Amino acid sequence: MKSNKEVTIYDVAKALNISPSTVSRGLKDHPHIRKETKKNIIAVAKEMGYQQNKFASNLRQKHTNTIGVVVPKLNSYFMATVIAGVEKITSQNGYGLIISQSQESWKKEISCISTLFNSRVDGLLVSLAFDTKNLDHFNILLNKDIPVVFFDRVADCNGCMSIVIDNYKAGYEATSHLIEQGCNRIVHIGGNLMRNVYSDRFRGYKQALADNGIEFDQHLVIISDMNGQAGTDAAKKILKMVPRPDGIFTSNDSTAVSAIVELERAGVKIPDEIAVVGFNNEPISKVIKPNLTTIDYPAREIGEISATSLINKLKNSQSANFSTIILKHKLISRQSSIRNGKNKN
Amino acid sequence: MKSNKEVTIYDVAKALNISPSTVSRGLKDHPHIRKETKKNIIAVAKEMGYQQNKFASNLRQKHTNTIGVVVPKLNSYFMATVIAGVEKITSQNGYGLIISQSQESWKKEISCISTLFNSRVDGLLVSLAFDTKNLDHFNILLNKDIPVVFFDRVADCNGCMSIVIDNYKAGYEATSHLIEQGCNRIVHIGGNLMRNVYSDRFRGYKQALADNGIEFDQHLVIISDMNGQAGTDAAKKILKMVPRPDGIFTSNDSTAVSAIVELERAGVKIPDEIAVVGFNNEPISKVIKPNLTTIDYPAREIGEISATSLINKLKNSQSANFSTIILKHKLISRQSSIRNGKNKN
DNA sequence: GTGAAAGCGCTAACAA
DNA sequence: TTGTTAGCGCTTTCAC
Repeated sequence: MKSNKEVTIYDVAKALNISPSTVSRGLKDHPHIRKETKKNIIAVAKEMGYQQNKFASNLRQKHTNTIGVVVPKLNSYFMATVIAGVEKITSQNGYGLIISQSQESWKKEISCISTLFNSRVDGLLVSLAFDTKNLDHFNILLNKDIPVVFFDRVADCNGCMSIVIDNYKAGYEATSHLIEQGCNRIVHIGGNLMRNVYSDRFRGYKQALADNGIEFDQHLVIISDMNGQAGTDAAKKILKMVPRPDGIFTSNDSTAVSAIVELERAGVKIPDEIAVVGFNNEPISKVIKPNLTTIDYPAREIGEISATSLINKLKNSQSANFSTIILKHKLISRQSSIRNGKNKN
Repeated sequence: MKSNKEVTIYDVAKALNISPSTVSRGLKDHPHIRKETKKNIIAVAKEMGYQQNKFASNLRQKHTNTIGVVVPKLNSYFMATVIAGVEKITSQNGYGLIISQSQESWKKEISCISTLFNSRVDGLLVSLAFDTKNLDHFNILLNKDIPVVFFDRVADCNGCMSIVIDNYKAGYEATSHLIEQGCNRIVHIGGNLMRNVYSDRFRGYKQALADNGIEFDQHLVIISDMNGQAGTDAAKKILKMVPRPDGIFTSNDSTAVSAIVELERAGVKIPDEIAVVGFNNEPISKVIKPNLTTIDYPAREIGEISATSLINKLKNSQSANFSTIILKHKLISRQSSIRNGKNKN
């Protein structure tokens, strides 16, 4: 029962003995149209199996109802959850989604942006790659007034919006928590300091040390690419440090987990000898023994709010021209950092 | 520096004093065109900032270079990894991706398919929802010769392709492994038996029991929706069973993990009292203590091969008209099932 | 090897 | 409230 012939508004118009433009209007709640004609049009269109041709419509209207998404990696729980939130909102609002991965590479990010631009996305949702050094590649978009919303890994950029948490405060809280538990040689494992998420957490870490009279020691800072292997490597470094550190604040859960695994393999007791705090509150944090203290990052909300903001901007380019939305995070204390005996306030 | 005026092939043509059709040809390696004219065209087009308008092109050519993806949920490691594989291949081949989630619901799946159909995707990649009861909603696609590739949760469907692993064999191996470890009251936790993945694994489980002279006991089969809570619930049921089971084969890692957590909370020793085998080899399986024995599922390959198959079909509708590709899986033995003392072969 | 011209299906300005 | 008409930018057939 193949029917390769497309039904167009002309066919519907002919069947009803009216004009194509009336059909077009009837199909989309145009104000100047009689209720009955509209009802007829919709009925007949449905009966004939009419399906609107978006290209023609797009070609006329110069927009695509499509939103582009560029993320560093798709296969992390955090990112997948963000995307799930985005997808929910966009699909509710009739937008399609084109998703692409920069694979943490600036170069690939540039090409993603360019591809999406060429696909004429109406707007863009972006979390920056690990090593992106400038934002020049966004100019093609901005020059054409295509709105860009950054989330998580954001950047200052004229006319863009950002959705984040207060990473500085989160870093401060995580570190303070370790200090409260009696730690005073706290290692920080972080990522590229050009990314706000890492630099802000690092700043929070330093400030918390300072506020508690602990001297900052650059040797205790390990900058890496924050994948699982990085946690293992960091643990190995830590094992060699003299005197041995007694706390770790790391910028994601997977490094925390792989560090714990490696440390325990070497016979280190967590949290008594080394207390550990991660970041993101991924499911894995509730599985590892001891359960991981971490910062709860509202991934789904980030996705939903980013998408909502972008769509608002698209629907009403005047509206909602904020620059940044900061969502709430929360320190989740679990066994990896709670020392019963020591210095507990 | 806003330039809202689009550069078209007409502008390029005018600048070069040639016709638009020649420009169109020059821009895409048309055979009948002089090398030099082509070079000129490309140079000038670039200089003028020409960007092809895909709608116009699509409108003419009747295809979109877009592939639709429908998955039950995005935020699982497995699915995110599949999508990562898909995205790699599609972007290499110049296809965009529209991703949508059925949220494990048949109803939502129907609406996803319809939305994607309306967006005129060239082809579709689908993993079925938990409770999808028939494939009627795919007819609109099939009637228009829009190819559909199923992966993971597949279904028999005329003219569709499927990418899977041998779930029957995997279930057989997992169960046999437990039997080798001395288990003979093995619980199976599975999902909706209308989904191939769950029914095949279940068949494998039963066959392995039969081949080892163990009587099948329906009471040891727990059918659930396979989320984390399901593992906890299953563990609670298991704790009440008399005599107590000594092995669990469950169809995913998250139920395995939550079951282990619950069992250990009740003081059950894993693997000595109850040995556990999961499915998927998610990262969490290497973190939980004891490490989880599981079936390695080549998620990224599934994604890559699904996408490649679809694109081949799209490029050459004659070619590669296989019905099923079966990828290799592998049993990964870890501590959650290895009993040193007992019956070890 | 290049050009002219028609038309993909839709929308919107304008006319009625 | 409805109809007429002129494109949106591209591809492609046909003619040269």
